[in-house]
Amino acid sequence: MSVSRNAEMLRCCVLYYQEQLAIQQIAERLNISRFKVSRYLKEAQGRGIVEVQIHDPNVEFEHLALRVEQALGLDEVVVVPTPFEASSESIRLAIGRAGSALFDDVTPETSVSITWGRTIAYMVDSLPGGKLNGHRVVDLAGGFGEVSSSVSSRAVTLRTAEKLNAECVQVPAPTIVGNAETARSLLAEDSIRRALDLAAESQIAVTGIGPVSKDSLIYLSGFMTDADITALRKKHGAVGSIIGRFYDIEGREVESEFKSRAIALEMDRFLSIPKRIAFAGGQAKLDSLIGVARGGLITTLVTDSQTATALLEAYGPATAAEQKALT
Amino acid sequence: MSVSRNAEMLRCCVLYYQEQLAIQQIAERLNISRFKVSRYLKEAQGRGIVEVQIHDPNVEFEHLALRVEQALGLDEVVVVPTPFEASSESIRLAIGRAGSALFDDVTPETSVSITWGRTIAYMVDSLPGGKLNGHRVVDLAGGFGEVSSSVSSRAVTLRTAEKLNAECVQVPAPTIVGNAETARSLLAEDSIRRALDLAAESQIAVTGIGPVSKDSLIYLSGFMTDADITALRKKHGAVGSIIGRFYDIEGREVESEFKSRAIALEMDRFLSIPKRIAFAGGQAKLDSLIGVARGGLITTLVTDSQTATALLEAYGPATAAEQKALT
DNA sequence: CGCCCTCTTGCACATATGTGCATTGTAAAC
DNA sequence: GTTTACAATGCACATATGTGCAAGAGGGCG
Repeated sequence: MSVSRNAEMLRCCVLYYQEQLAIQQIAERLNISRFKVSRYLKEAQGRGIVEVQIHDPNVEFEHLALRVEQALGLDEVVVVPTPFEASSESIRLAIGRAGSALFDDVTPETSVSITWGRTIAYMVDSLPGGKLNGHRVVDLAGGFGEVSSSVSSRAVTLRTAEKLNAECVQVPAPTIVGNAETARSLLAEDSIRRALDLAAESQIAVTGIGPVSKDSLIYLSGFMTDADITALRKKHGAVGSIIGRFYDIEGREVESEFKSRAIALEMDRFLSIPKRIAFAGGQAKLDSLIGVARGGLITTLVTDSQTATALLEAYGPATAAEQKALT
Repeated sequence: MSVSRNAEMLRCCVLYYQEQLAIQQIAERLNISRFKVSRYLKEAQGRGIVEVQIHDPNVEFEHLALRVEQALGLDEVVVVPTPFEASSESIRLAIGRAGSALFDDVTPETSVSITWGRTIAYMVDSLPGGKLNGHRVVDLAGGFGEVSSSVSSRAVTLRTAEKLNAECVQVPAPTIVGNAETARSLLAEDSIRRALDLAAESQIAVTGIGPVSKDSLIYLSGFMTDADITALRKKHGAVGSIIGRFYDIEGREVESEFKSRAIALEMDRFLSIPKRIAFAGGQAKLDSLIGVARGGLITTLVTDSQTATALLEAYGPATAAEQKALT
């Protein structure tokens, strides 16, 4: 009996998975009830007797994406292959290109908010022209002195609006101003307040993640000094910036002077935007990414495989233990 | 769009086959309709993107069995591993042992008809005692002078009846008698006629397949001479024997003198038994097996992997062509 | 031999999945 | 720019599959 039981199960597996027969047909063929077949198949799965292989070079990236989703608790993660020549620039390009897929569900009612950034600039470039239709594209924060015209706030927002065939609303101010006083008065400006209100009402936020280093656009555009960087890191524990605001490893906005000098959507209002997509990759941004994830600052992440792997290692242990507990 | 299409399909595959999510759950997670997921999965299957592997040392035998079923048009085929020391005797033993599984559906209403044979003797030995319950066990043909008492008709039928806890009905005559005259009078005997009538009414027939050679029990027990073998093969094209009757490569009973000298169930009545199981293996019986298959003489076959492979090669070409046509 | 326990089985029902068809979207051809 | 053909989509319905439960079969143990 126990001999034939295995054979029967095996036969069910072969007929089901390799001959593609329906469970009912298998039951008729083997003269057993369909319940039995169903239970055999379930048991075979549970015992790991059947294994499904997916033949596609990109499975590994989907796997990574899935694991990052679970580990960081994100709604959606897209992982692109890290380019062979893994320079910061090529990674930005690769990540940016993958972004267009995230715009599939943009409708003429959709309002998109956005910030400047090098990765974002690539993303906008790769958006198809004339296919998408959105309602409005609006800045999440002010701009900055021209580091490179193509990545400036003005250019990115404008070009996105063009590609989405949508209204363009900009925040006519720098991201960071000299002192809190100036910031207050600018934020009182109708044009700025209205723009930020519109940003707060958007359904999709698109942004990059900045490191707290000399490689950040905030530094490169002269909004902060070397001393600021040191202070932010050492004194405030800042690990990254998003929409011009700095946060620590737990994703809490740090209480530095920069908080009051920023012309950008307030963090709480930013967090009320239902879909917040970050485009970011590269080893330098690991801590920045862990922070946004821990703090729930974003819902969606587009990154590269190397970064994804590193993230899992840095963030994974807890999850690995959890998974063990589940088994 | 086409980029994201592949990614989406891939994601569906991973979620379905590796994360074991239901199609509906996948649909919700990816914000697409369940129909789309369903169709993606179907397409992936069709394109051969997913492949299922079954981890079990015996899959290959199930595969063989399946292919032999299709190639020879049998209802059910059981293939056992050819023993490492592939002597005729060890093959018979292996095949015989596998037979017990075929008796699962024997009920107290089941009447089983049976013939002698070395493989059958092993099969009977391996039947469990005290578990099965049948109604009647009856000879399909007469017996023979004692080649070996354990495989004699009398012993096999009797022991099977014991194991099945069933009534035992034998045909009190030799399988082959000296001339047609004797056969006619024996067949007119009440005891013999009644036994054969009961055999004709059985639901399951269990038999071996004999080659037309000096290795056949019919020869070994002295029912035929070397000259008979030659005549049967050359003149009549006989390739094997079943229930004491010879048939050619198309499975047609040959019109030799042996036909009128046999004390056995007539071929047409034999063919009316719904389930006809043959136990046979070994290279020597290849032609015999092809004959029974072509003629539809049996519905079920128990054999060993080496023989099964050889059968597919000998019988397969036509089927391979058919399969090509289907593709 | 009877009892109890466990594992298996089949059924009724709840759920999940597949499929033809009408509709919409899309891209090539004119 | 219009037309046409074709593929993609969603829906209603048919079908297939999963699951809790109660009945039954087997298998030790007293």
